[in-house]
Amino acid sequence: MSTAHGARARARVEVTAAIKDEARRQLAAEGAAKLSLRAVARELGMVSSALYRYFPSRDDLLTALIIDAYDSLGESAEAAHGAAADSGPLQRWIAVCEAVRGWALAHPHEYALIYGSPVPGYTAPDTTVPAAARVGNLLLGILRDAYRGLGLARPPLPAALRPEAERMAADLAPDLPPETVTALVAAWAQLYGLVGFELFGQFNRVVEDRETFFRHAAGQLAQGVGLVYPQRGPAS
Amino acid sequence: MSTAHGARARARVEVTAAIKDEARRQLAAEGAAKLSLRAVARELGMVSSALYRYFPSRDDLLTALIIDAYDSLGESAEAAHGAAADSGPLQRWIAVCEAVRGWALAHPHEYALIYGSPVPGYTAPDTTVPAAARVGNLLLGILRDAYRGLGLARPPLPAALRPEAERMAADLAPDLPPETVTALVAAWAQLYGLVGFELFGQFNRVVEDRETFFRHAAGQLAQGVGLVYPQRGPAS
DNA sequence: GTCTATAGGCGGATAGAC
DNA sequence: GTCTATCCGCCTATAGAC
Repeated sequence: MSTAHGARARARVEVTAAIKDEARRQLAAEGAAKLSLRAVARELGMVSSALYRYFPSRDDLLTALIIDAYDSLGESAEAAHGAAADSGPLQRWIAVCEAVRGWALAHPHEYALIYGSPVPGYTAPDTTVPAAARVGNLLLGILRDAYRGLGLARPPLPAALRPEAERMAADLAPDLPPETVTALVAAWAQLYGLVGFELFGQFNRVVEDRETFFRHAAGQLAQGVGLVYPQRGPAS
Repeated sequence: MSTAHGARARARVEVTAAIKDEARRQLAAEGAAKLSLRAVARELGMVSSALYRYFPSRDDLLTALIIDAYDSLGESAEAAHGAAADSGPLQRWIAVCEAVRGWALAHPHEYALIYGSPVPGYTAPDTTVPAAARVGNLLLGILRDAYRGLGLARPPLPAALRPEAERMAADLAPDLPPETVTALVAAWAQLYGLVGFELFGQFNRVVEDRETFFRHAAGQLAQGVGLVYPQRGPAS
């Protein structure tokens, strides 16, 4: 009985994976907005109604693809971070940034799915949040280590921003100074601006040696969050 | 004869505008990928084949919308810049950044059209390039003024980036130092990263007072291009 | 879980009359 | 420039047999 269940479960997992793989292929060809259960089924030699046993609707398939994409990106970034575990915070920061870029270049359509324009008529459920947070948490961890170690240069904080900065810090990382948390959120968005511009063609005719350019920009981002000239932080 | 032609031309312009307006409305509802000549015609009380007298294909309509969007954004940014013409470069830089954000918030779907994920199966023709360059040119102009006036702080340039930086400067602004041009390109991409994250929901549950946050981030970008602590540049 | 069949839509693009 | 008619394709989703 457990064997039969195991076999059935295995088959189900395999078919589910095949559906998602084919859906990812079609994402590349047609885009998320036109992702079609029917086309996936056709390509898999199934009939469309059969897919509804695996995904109750098109949107559920989309959600699965989004979570997979966030997780795949998160794993890449975590692996790169792990490989640089013995280096300093700046090196680890740059490693993570480059992992994000590398993953995006390798999976442009999945990148577009999670960081491009929202799919009209679709709103991601909250189940996507943990996967979506992985890269941000990684960057946060680097700053935390640096802060507890050598300390961080603190970007200046104008009075107008202080309340919001304190709110963000309380929400995201109560153990870090608000200056740092605010700078991180900005750097995080800016990182994806750089990646998106390269990926979506805005750098065509503008930046040629993109790898070198990006590496430098990632270093500038690190400077923005106080990683570049580490000094003993006043509060550490 | 010229009257008749004038009337016909006027009618043509009006119908063309009505088509684009309705198409923009549908952009908001369905997204660029699903923009459909048929649906536009239906809504306008026309028959689909009639639209082909105005736009030879769906892609041509899309191109027109893209150019309009770039121009609309460019005009907003130029107007904001003009209104701040008497202020210093930093104030003008921030005014332009805020105009970009403001336009994006007011026209989210057009923003997605030009800075979001590319529309699958569509590649923008070169005719979009001049309109697309307007904001970048504006920022370039601010830096040029600052450079010729008080000078610019020059962000440091590592040796590895120098060749590419010099190539970019030669292409985009031979009268500016490569350090500045490189920093501008990065800041330009980062600006759109900030705007995109706010617009596409990545700041949900993260940043609350987005206006204040953005203003501060725009100031940080200005610092990145050397606008914040202006000093007499060595080469000026 | 997979199939057939069906309902009830949607799309781009063209030909040819008026 | 607009119309009708047409070609040929596509989609989500469900019902009910096996």
